[in-house]
Amino acid sequence: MGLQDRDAVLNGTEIPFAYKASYILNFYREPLFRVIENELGLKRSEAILLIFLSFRDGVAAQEMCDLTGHSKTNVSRAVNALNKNGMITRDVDPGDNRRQLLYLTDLGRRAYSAFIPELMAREASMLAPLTKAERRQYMSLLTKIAGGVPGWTGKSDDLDASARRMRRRFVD
Amino acid sequence: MGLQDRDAVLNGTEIPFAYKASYILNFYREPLFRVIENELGLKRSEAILLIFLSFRDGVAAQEMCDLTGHSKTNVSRAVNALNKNGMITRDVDPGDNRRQLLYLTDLGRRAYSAFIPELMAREASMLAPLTKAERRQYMSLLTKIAGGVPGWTGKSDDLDASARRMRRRFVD
DNA sequence: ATAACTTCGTCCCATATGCAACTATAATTA
DNA sequence: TAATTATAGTTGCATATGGGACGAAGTTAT
Repeated sequence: MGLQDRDAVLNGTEIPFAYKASYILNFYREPLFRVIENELGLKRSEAILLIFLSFRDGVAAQEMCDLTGHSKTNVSRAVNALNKNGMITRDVDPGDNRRQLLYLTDLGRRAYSAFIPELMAREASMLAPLTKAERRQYMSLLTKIAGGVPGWTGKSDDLDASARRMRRRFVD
Repeated sequence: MGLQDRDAVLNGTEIPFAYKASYILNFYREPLFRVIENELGLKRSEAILLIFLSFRDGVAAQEMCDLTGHSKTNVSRAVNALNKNGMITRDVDPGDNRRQLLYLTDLGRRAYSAFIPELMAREASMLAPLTKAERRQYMSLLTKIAGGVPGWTGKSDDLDASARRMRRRFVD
């Protein structure tokens, strides 16, 4: 597939922003997550948990769910796996015995330090077509959009309404 | 989790662009894809194939793989599922009997028309914090980055090198 | 205080997905 | 032409993931 074909495809959808962003992110993340899994034995959700704890030590699993949108099932499994192989520890929250606060161990930090430079390098490649000023712009736009996320996501009423409209359109 | 917490988390990583973009996209896509699956019985990869064909009728499965980064296994299964339930048809490419050209049926178009407005509405919500000028900027930046994708992705040599570095850092 | 309700995390089950091996066709080379 | 190599797509298998039910702990209302 030639470059102009590729461009035509990326611009053809009715959801061009989302489509293009997905396209970029797919190629950024997926191949490297597979390498991380092969080399370090870390599943995608486990690597993400390590990234999260690297700058936010001592959170509970719940926060991971809120912030990543992953299911608590999946987060729970990641926590257990990382705990078992010694990359994190967990202590019951003294203020709430249901919660378990999670902490990176030295081994966990070493695993993180092993893969993060590759993700950083890939991010740099991703941004290579942009000038310094454009990168600042891009970050500023991402920040604005991310700031709006809590307002439009996760409201199950809205999703229910979407579901109804979808069903109605299809059966008509 | 408060808004300022959320902001602190999003800005804490060593891969802030990728992390923020992932965050946004996660909350954009995942919930709606689940609704699409529940209401229309379409898996994520099937919905994506419908989107793709909506503006690119008559391609072969291979093109889907190139452009979405999905495995051919997954694409093959999506093709078979959609063919079985009558949302696409496929004809052997007269110029190459290995290839099968894929076409939306009326039913497929109806399914697409049922869910795409919801994705569009969600994209609009996502972009709501941006002014018109900022949206143009954003699209222009995405286009530049997407233009660079073929250069930094999929080179298995690069991934092999990543793997070696990762392993070395970890065992040392 | 007790009952009803909510929240945190785990487990079971069904299903989605990737990898590797395979078949069939096509392209390349001798 | 025959032999080798490459490509399109399928299938078996192992595993990753989400939904829902559950137990335990916490909260709220009466």
